Amino acid sequence: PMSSRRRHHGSRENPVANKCLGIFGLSLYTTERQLHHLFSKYGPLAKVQVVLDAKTGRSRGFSFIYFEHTEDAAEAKEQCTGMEIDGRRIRVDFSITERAHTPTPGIYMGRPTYSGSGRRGGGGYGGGGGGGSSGSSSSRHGGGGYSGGRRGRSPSPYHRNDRGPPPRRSYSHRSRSKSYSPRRYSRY
DNA sequence: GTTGAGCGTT
Repeated sequence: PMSSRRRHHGSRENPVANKCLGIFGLSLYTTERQLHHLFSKYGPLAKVQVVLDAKTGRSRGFSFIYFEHTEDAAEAKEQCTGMEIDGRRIRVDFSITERAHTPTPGIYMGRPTYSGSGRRGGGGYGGGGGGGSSGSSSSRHGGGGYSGGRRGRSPSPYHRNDRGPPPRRSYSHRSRSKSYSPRRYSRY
């Protein structure tokens, strides 16, 4: 008989209980703060993570919520699935993938996006060569000291434009103070 | 203010 716990990963339809909840069907305007506010009612949260799109930086419509205790996660799952946030009915389940992708340095973090049709021969890594670690720390010069920028030569496949960035030709509306999610204005 | 099915980057 089974006397020991066998760690089943569970399928998407049958996720095994764990401290991490996946929230799906979110509105793109729902913030981590909202989620934290809602889910913290069922127990202490360790982390709330809304998954953002790599390109646009906006929400992808789902998020992961880490509880401190699995039991609280279970409670929240039962209570919150089907509830409505910002007009979208959300679905709550135990996460099947417990953690995000391991941040692997040296491998570009973009999807294999192909720049439309016509880019011949190009595609892919194009001899990024350094792929591994050789190209990583080579971008430090004696100057700044901060190696965060993607300046210099990076083997990024994103060079879709050599002309350089188009000049910002306007002093006009700098990001308008568009408040944070003014839900809806009741118009009387 | 894009709609939607969706298990993930630092």
